[in-house]
Amino acid sequence: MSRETKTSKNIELDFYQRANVTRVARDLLGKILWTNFHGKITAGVIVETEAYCGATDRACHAFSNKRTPRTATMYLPGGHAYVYFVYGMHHLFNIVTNKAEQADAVLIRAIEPYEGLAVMQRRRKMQTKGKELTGGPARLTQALGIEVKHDKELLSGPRIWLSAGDRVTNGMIRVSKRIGVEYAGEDANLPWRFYIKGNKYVSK
DNA sequence: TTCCCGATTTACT
DNA sequence: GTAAATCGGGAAA
Repeated sequence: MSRETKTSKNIELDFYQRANVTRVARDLLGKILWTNFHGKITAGVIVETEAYCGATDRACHAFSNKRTPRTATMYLPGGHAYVYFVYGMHHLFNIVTNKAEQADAVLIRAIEPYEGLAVMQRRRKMQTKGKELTGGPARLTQALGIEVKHDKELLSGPRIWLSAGDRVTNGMIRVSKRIGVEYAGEDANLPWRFYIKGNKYVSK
């Protein structure tokens, strides 16, 4: 695949609007996530994701179709950003999936730096190229400059978008239960976390 | 209006 | 390995 194809071709919204959120979470591995804020371009290859399924998933903010000002974003059509603030200091970036009114989303948990390393290091206030830079949901969000003010943005650019990246085969993928959702009872054990085997940026 | 706690990270002991 | 940091969302009162 050419660099042109990897970097310039936006992923179509119907990719996100498929009904199976775990399928989208798996297919997001290897895609390149880009931001362009104030002319500063940064990007990373997605290497870890988690699926959240609003209707039936106790770990999801929109479990049982709960509607609040915050969760309203998840009811938008697939392809919107869902960004929320947690632990009093962290912004987490998710991609809304499925059709409107189906409150599913994929949490992006880790990226491998692809472009704009110096900008990401400045935002993170560290010089490392290691996993501390972008390995972790709050870390990559900060490195890319994404904040709650970007909640509800459509992921077709010009500020946030995704492109194809390299193909990821099933043999490169591992699956596990999700991180940090012990409050969800049995749903905490669902195998809805996907990551690229052996990648050093994977959060755990 | 009060109160609990979180889809985490970082700094310590 | 453990605990502090830090504050808004949302349920309960």
